Amino acid sequence: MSSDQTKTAILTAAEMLWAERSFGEVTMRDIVAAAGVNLAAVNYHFGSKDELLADLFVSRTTVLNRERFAELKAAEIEGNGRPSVEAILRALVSPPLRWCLSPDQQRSAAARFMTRASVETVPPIKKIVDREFRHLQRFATALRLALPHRDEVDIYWGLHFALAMIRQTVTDSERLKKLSGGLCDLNDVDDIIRRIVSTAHDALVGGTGTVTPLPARASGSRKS
Amino acid sequence: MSSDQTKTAILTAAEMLWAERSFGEVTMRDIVAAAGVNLAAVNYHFGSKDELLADLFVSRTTVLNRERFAELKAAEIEGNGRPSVEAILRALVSPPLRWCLSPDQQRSAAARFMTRASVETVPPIKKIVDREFRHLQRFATALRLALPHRDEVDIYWGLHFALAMIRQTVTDSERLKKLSGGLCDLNDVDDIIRRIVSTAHDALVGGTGTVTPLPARASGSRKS
DNA sequence: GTCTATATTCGGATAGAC
DNA sequence: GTCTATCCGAATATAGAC
Repeated sequence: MSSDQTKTAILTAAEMLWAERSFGEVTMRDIVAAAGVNLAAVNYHFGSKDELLADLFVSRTTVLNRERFAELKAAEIEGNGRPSVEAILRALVSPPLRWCLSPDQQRSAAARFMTRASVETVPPIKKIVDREFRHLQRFATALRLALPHRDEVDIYWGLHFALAMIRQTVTDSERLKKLSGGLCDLNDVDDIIRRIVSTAHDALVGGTGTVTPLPARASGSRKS
Repeated sequence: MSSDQTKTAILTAAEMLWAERSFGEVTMRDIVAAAGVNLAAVNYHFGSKDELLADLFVSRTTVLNRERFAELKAAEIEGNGRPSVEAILRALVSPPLRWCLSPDQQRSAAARFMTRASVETVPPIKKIVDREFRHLQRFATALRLALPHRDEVDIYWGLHFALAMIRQTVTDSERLKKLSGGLCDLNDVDDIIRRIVSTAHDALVGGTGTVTPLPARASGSRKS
């Protein structure tokens, strides 16, 4: 097995395990067993368990942020430099939700891993939040430009709530499914994105509901 | 030191530590050092680290749920058995937020501890979610009765989003404060509760904004 | 570069004195 | 009931053979 293959196998295995359990609960032995490599390989390739986590987190957030940013750019171009609030929110919300609900297990695990890791209090993560910070500020700026008459405070709260709904949906969809007795369809990505975007939009513009409102008696599922 | 004092000291110390760091990161040695008791005391009084966590979690959620339930009851009485959606949401949202932002450090820690613990994958917690489950179903039922013409699916999604905003605000208020450059005032409890209730309300009724909408240019802080 | 075997640290639990 | 001292297992990290 080549060096790259080994590294990838470790990253992939770690991601899958950390998507379901917390940092401390997943041991390096769990990881190497799942990756089919030797215990020493982790320290050889990454230095330590902490650094493996940091590397993986940076790797995944970089890709996710690029995707979000590309959608934001596209919205700006389409809106001739004045993207709608809805388009900005979509750029923020869609990528993590599409990842999370992707049929590709790896992509799905990546989304859950990131939200889990972002609340981890382990040292290496703390250093990375700055990167995430600047990323979110871009969205805050875009929203301020789209809502020039709105109080900045409301903008930040709206962003905060949007992130809250993303996180809860990515990490705790199981509870919603059980609570609703299976009524809420967690497979209909478009419906979920629409709900989050719509709610965040209402929070931002003050509940006037100018964005496509939810149908009064929409069925929980449209696809599948 | 009496038996009760020792138990309380352990619970209090554990709660403060688990409010900031995850289960695995806080060791029993950390806890007994903070509590000023001996290492063996934890096993003597609680049996194990896992059971300490479970006991603490049950203890705190019991009190919180009672508070939520009392507010719900009060809303039902005031509304002659037909509480408004806003009143129901307030009963759900207010208690954890008031705890979290209380000047009492212990109350504040309790709120953060609960939200942290509820996503912990450690065995003993899993057994307790059923209790939380029934508790949430009461609120779902109340909302269904208050919105008889609304699709049940929408109700559950609204509840889901309300819980998401509560959690994010309790655990990640620091990021919002930094992101907003200190603009968002995390000390004005009433303002925060109103924002969450209002947004959740919009999600539930479809963004018609019948609940006291946020003032267009509200200052971030009203108190302090 | 990879792997086996091992060193070392650390944390949860317990035995037994007081 | 409380505390000291200790055991034991587990987990990270590393040394050194291949």
